[in-house]
Amino acid sequence: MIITRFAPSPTGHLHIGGARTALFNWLLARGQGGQFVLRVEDTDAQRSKEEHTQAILAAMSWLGLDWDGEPVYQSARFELHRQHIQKLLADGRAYWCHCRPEDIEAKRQEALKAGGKPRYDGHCRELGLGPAPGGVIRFKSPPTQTVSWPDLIKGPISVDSEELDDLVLLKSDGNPTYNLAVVVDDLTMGVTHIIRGDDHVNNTPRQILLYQALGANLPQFGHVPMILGQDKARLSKRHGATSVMAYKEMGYLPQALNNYLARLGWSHGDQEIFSLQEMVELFSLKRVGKSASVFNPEKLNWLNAHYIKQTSTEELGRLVWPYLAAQNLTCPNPGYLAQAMATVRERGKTLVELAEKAAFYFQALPPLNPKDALKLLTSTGLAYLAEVGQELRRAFPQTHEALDELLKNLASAHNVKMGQIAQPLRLALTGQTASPGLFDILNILGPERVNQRVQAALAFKPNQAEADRA
RNA sequence: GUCCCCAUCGUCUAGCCUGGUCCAGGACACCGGACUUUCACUUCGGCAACAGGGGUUCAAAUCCCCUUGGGGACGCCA
Repeated sequence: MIITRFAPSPTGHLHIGGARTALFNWLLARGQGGQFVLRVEDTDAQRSKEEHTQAILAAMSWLGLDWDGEPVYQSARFELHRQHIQKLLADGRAYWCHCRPEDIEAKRQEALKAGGKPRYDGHCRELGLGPAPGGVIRFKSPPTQTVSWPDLIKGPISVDSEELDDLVLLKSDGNPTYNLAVVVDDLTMGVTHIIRGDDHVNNTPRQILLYQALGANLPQFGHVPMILGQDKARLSKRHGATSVMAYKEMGYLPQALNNYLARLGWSHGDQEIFSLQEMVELFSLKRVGKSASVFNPEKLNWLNAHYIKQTSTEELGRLVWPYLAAQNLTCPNPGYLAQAMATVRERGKTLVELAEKAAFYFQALPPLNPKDALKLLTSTGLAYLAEVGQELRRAFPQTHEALDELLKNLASAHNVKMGQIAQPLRLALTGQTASPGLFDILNILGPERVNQRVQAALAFKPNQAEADRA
């Protein structure tokens, strides 16, 4: 059985790149009936925060990426890590190093200046030193050999061990380093497939050497390409929102984000739309591309719009309501909300947009857009509106055709286009010139609200407004 | 600087492994048309790419090499 893992460090929120890595691991495990485990890489006590862990778990849950068992905290396994370090020490595969950080840094700078790679020079390697305050334990890299592995995504990769220096395994504070902890944990947790970000490619040969020194079999490695911003630089805050929860707040659906993230790098022929279940069935690392990809919010919008259209009006109501409630709006009843959603569902790309477009249904009197009011509620516009209001009071249209006829009759009576009649009414009812279909609005608002809004708009004083503007 | 990786429309990608069916397909975005009382939706059509140069071959987007470009890594961070 395969075991995959997602191993975030709780030093921040779950970002887009991490979410995709998590998704790929999850898809791989679920697709093959394996396990997907979560490991919190909190070896850095300074930067790790429990609140970040909780935020990451919340984001995972929102995306629907469930993990098997309880999350494993790396910090709870330090003893295990130290045992493995002791073993390496005993086997002569590691040694104590007393070099001062400043000296090492100086040597790095020198090496860099000389055009070389800034790596540790192995000063303490053969000194046979013992424990000392401020000392660290380093891995004794084996002599020249080529380290290579068949990367599940990138294909064969090989590195000359000459390039690798003696990395620190135990820090001077007595805690293990990332590279040691990862290897020990993946090993002891039985992880079979390590799917992680591209930025770890350089760690892999070091870790392979550690596996070998520990006498362990190698897991499979796969490195997923980075996600870039529009300028092709690594995706970061300056490109806009990067955290998964920020997308939730902006009104994106988890299905949309999952679908988008999956298609960013992975493909299955020409198919664009995938449910999570479908992805589970179809996902394969072989179909993941090797090159980095640019994050494209437009396409995410398109997918989000697609999934919004797929969502029932009742469900949409539940999802959109928080945004409406935040504006202190009230809702007559759940049915009203669902009806409103039905009319805006195809007009917005995010839940936030839906809330904006549906707000007028819930406002006591939607504020008239000043520019549009000035343009439409002229003396003739108001005259038309008064007439429409009268007609509506006399016979409130029960069908789309009835409204159509009402508007048509008025238009031809005054020898104007339908828009001349319809737009002032639209403005009166919604405060805007762009809105759902008039009949739907009429039908949902009902005669009473419609009459209120028309009367309120009729009170608009074009001349006064002109004066105010001047 | 050194090492590793990558390279098809503006973007995500199919095709590349197993050369010919590709004057390169799909999607997003963009531009037109249709629909229409607004805005959308939908629909029809359009624009748009094999980074450059050498090979190999009857034939290369597909294989090889170089150049260029991009990304990543080089921590007692993860």
